[in-house]
Amino acid sequence: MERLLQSIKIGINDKIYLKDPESSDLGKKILEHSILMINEMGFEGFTFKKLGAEIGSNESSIYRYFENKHKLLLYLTSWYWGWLEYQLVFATNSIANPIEKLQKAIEIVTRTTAEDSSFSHIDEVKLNKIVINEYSKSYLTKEVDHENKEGYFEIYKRLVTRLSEMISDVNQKYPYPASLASTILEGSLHQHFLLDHFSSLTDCQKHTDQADYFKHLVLTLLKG
Amino acid sequence: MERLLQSIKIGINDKIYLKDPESSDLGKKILEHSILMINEMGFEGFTFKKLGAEIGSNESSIYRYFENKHKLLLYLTSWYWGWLEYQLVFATNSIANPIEKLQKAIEIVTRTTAEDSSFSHIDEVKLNKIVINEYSKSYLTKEVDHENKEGYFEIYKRLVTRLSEMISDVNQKYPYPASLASTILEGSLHQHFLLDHFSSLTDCQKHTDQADYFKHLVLTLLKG
DNA sequence: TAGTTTATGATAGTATTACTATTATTTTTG
DNA sequence: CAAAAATAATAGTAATACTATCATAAACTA
Repeated sequence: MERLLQSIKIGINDKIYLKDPESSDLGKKILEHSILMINEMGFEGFTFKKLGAEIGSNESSIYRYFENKHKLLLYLTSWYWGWLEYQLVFATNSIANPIEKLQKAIEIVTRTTAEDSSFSHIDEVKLNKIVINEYSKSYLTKEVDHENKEGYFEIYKRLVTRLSEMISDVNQKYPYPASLASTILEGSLHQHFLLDHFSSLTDCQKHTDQADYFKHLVLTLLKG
Repeated sequence: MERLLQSIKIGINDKIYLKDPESSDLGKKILEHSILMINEMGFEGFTFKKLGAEIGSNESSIYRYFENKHKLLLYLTSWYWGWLEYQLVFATNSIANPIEKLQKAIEIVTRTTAEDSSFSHIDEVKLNKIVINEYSKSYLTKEVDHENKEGYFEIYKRLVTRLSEMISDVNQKYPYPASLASTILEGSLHQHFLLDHFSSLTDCQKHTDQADYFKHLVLTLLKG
């Protein structure tokens, strides 16, 4: 897996950035340290000025890569969804049985991210936490329709569609495959958040219980 | 219903505000116009200065009611959940059959809000839109654990608990009543958002289809 | 190798935000 | 009518989210 991923670049809509951060050392530093810092201080507390100070670089240099921190968040979350999509496709591709395939898919998209050193400058574990805590903020804006037209959410939408198709492959007659797919993806992020901060609102005692909750939910629904 | 609600005040944790906005004309104006303005310009674009200008009052006067706009958002969303809880209890109280009761509950919590003139200065329809677009931002913060301890999310948690109990009343053996309840509440907000901005990710063609999606989901799950 | 893009850094400046503090004026109430 | 309470007016601060300009260093090119 590692070798394979090393030669792969996650394709992100080039309107999200001004200059490709994967194309230079400074760009990679921006990605690496923004992930660490957003994790530590939250997206609201994070600024380009602080990031500049952290990486010994200038605020104005960072602005040459990203128009603003919102675009950077779009970049990071798109990267995450692209990475997850890759994991999903890789792990389910060889499974012929639709039920097994869907089960595997649910395991992949609901699990918390474990160590993965394939991309040296990107900490996927921390990026996963950013997605849990900040992803909603990337689309809960007044600009969402415009940004959606520009294609900034394409990767996420593709992931929902993939999951939706796997659902339909198990039961053609189930009338809400897309809603269910989006409920799983978004619901999983939410359940992870609840476990960390509102544990009385979830029955999952640990993050790994989630897959069971969603697998039980989906399989019961599609069986009936 | 109107008469009844007119004599009722939604009890909100008094640490959320500095001075009770329901206790004065200015306070009510703050609530009324903040709802209109947050709806129009989004929470990020909204400021106390703009609100002051709009209601012909001074920024500093608004700060005497709320420490900051985050607290105001907590107030508004708490009010909404309290209001919804009231609707829920009122509408399901007399239903003896647990399945019918749960169905009614799902209808209440997943529907979009219609006109309700009981509280003259609060536009529940617009407040419902604010909850859909901004609620996540009230808890996706670095202060969430502290604010949770202070009880700022009590009403929402109580609502999840109520729904969770109704689920258990239908099927004692279902192992994830709390997770399912939170999935319904949060999932419903998300589905409303999707219908407005990412319609390809949901199968609901109109907001009223939602109740069917969630009722089908829950009843199938609890039957099995 | 000199010349020229290109990338990055340094500095300065702006409008706005999110407040706090102080004082003045109105309004309410006893 | 006086005192207290509420609101308004004004000023000020540190930080944010940028933009613009100019300087310098590194890289590629004729």
